[in-house]
Amino acid sequence: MARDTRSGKAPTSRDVAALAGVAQSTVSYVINGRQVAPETRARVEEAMRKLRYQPNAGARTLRTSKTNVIALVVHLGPEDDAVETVPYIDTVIAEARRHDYDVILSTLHEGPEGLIRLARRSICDGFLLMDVQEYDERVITASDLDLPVVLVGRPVEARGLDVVDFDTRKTAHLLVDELAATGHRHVAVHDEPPGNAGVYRFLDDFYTGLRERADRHGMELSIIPLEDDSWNSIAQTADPLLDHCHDRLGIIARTPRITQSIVQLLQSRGLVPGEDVSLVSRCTDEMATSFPRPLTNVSPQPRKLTTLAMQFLFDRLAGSEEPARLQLVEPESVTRRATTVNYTRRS
Amino acid sequence: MARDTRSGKAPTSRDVAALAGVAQSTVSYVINGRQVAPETRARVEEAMRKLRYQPNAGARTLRTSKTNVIALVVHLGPEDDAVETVPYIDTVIAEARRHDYDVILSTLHEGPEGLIRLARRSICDGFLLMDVQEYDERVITASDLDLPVVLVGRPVEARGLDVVDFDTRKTAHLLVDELAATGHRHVAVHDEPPGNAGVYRFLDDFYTGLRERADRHGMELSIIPLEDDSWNSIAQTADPLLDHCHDRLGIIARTPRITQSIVQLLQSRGLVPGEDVSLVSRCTDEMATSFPRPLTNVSPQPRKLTTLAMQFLFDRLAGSEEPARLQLVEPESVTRRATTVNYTRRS
DNA sequence: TTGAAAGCGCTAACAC
DNA sequence: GTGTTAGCGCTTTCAA
Repeated sequence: MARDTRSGKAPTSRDVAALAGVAQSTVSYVINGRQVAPETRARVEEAMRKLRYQPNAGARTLRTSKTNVIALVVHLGPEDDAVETVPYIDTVIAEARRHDYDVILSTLHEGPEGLIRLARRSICDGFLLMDVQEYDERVITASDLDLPVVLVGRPVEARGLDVVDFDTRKTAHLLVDELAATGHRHVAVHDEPPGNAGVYRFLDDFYTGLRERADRHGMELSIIPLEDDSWNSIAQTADPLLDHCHDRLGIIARTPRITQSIVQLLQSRGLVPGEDVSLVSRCTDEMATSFPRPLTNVSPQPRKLTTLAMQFLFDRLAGSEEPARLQLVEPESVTRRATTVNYTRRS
Repeated sequence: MARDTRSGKAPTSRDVAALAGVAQSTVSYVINGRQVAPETRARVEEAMRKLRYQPNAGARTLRTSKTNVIALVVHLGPEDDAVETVPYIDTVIAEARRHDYDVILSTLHEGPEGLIRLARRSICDGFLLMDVQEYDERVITASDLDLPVVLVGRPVEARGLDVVDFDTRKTAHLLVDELAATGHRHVAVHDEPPGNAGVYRFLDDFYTGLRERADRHGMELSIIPLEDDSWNSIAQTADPLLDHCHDRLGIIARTPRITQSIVQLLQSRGLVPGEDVSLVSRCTDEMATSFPRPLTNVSPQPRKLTTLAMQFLFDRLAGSEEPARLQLVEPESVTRRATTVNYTRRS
C-alpha cells in the first residue's frame, strides 16, 4: 500500500508479496511455475499486475548464474557485403526472443578480449560467432570459455565447437547444372580478389563445386582474376568475360556486388542477359527480383542458416553434451527467371 | 591457493582478496579507483591477473543499479532500406564501448512491451530508439520509463525526450542549389509511395526543402508519383521523368534504391548521366563512388547522426537534467562528381 | 501448499 | 589506507 504508484523505484517481489499477503517465496513460485494454490496464485498475479512488477534481471542472474543473454559477434565493417548481415541479425534476435533470451551485439573491434570480458563477467550465457574464418583467433579464445559457442563459418580447427555454414559447393553444383541443362558450353566466373584466398572456407568450396560440375558436364570453365570488387576492376574484365559470348556462355556471379556490376557491364555493352548470354547468381530471391530482368538465382538462405545455428546454441544452453556437430545448409534449388537462355530449345 | 585453475567456476573478488591477503573491500577499491597504497594495489592486481578475474556483472548491477547496457531499438525488416542500418549499428556499438557500455539489440517485433520489459527488469540503463515515426507508439511508452531515452527521428510530440534527426530540408537545399549553380532549369524527383506519407518527418522536410529552393531559383519542379519503389513502378515513370531531358533537367534521387533504378533506367534509354541529363543523389559517398559513373551526391552522414545521439544519451546517463534537446544533423556539402552537367560552361 | 532464512558477488558506509 | 559489515532482489533448500 505504500509504494504503489510512486515512480523512481521499481517494485520488488517483496512488494508484491506484501500486497498479496504472502511470502516472497510464494511470489517466486508463481513466477517460476511451481505448484501454487489457484486462489493464492490469483492474488499474487493480481498484485504483480497492479504494481506492474517485473523481476530484476541482475538479482536473478546472481542467484541462478543464468543471464538469459546471448552474445552475437559480427563483423560490421563498411567494406564488407554488410547488406547480407541484416537478415542474420534479425533472425538471431527473433529466435532468441522465442526462447526468452536477449541479444548483445558485439563487433570485432574489441578483439578476443571482448569474448573473455562478456563470458567471465557473466554478461551472457553463450556465443554465436559469425563470419568465422579458417584461421580465426576468436575460435581458440572461445573454446577456452567453458560456455556454449556456435560458429557460423568453418575454421580449420573447430576445437570441439558446433559449426554451421553454407553449403556453397552444392550451390555451385546447382548453378552449373542449371547452365548445363539449358545447353551452355562455357562457364565464366570471377575469381576472388587476392586478399580473400584461404580466408573463408565457403569460398574455396564454391570454386571446387564449379570445377567438379563443369568437368562432369564437359563444360569449359573460365575463372577470371580480379584485383578487387570495385566497379573499375570488374569493368576491366569485360573482354575475357565476354569472349565466349557467342558460344553459349553462362556467367556465374557469387556476390550481390559482382552481380550488380555484371548487370551494368552487360547493359553498357548492349548485351541482354537471357538473350545474348546467361547470368545466374548466388543471391537472395529479393535481390534477384529487384532487377529490370529478374535473375536466375540460387538463394543462400541466410535465415535458414541462422535458425539452425540458434538451434544448436539452445541445445547446448539446455545442457546437451553431444559431440560437436558440423552442419552445412544446402540451398533449395535454382529458380529460373529471365536471365537464362535455353539453348536446348533454340538449336 | 585452492581454486586456482580449476575451471567451471569463475573466481570472485573474495578469491582475489584471499590470494592477495587483503579484505574484499580492498579489491573493490582497486577496481573502482579509490585510493589504495601502491604496494597493496600491486598485490591485488597481481592476484586478479593470476586468477584472470573479472567482476560479476549481475552482482554489480544488483548493488549499484547500473547495468552498463544500453538498448538499441531498430527496425530490421527486409522491406526497408536495411543497408543503411548497418553503419548506424556499428557506430552505436563503437560509441557504447568507448564508454564501457554494451549494447542489447531489440527489434520492433515485440512492440512497446519490449521496452517495459528491458527497463523494469533492469536489463539496461537507457534506450536509443531508431526510425522514430511522427506517430510512434514507442514514444509514449518510452517517456513513461523514467530512464534516459534518445529518439532518432522526430515524433510530433517528443514528450520531453531528446531527439536527433537528419536535416533533410538542408539536404534538399544543397541538391537544388547544385543544380541551379550549374544552370539547370528543371528539377524532377520521385514522390514517396503513398504508404510513406506522414510517417517520417524527414520525408516531408525533404520535399519542402526542394520546393523552397526551386521557387527561389525559379526552377520548375516535377514531383512524379510512384506506387512503390520496385523497379517496375520506377520504370513506368520514365516518360514523365525524362520529358524535360533536353531542357536542362536535373534528377534528384532520395534513396539508394531509387538511385539504383534511375541509373539503370537512364542506361536502358541510352542516356548518360552527366552528359544528357544530370543526376544528383542523397546517398553515402561509398555508394556514390560504386557506380560506373560516380554520382554527384550529398551524404546524409549516418555516423555523425549516431554519434550525436549517443552523446545525448551519455549526457543523460551521466545525470544531465537539461531541458530536452532537438538537434538536426546537417549534411556537409554537395560532392560534385561525374553525373552533373554544367550548363553554365556550355552555352 | 506455503513460509523462513540463507546466500549468490559485489559496493559503500562506517569504523579503526 | 584498510577492514567489517549490511544489503541490493532473487531463488531455493528445509521445515512446518
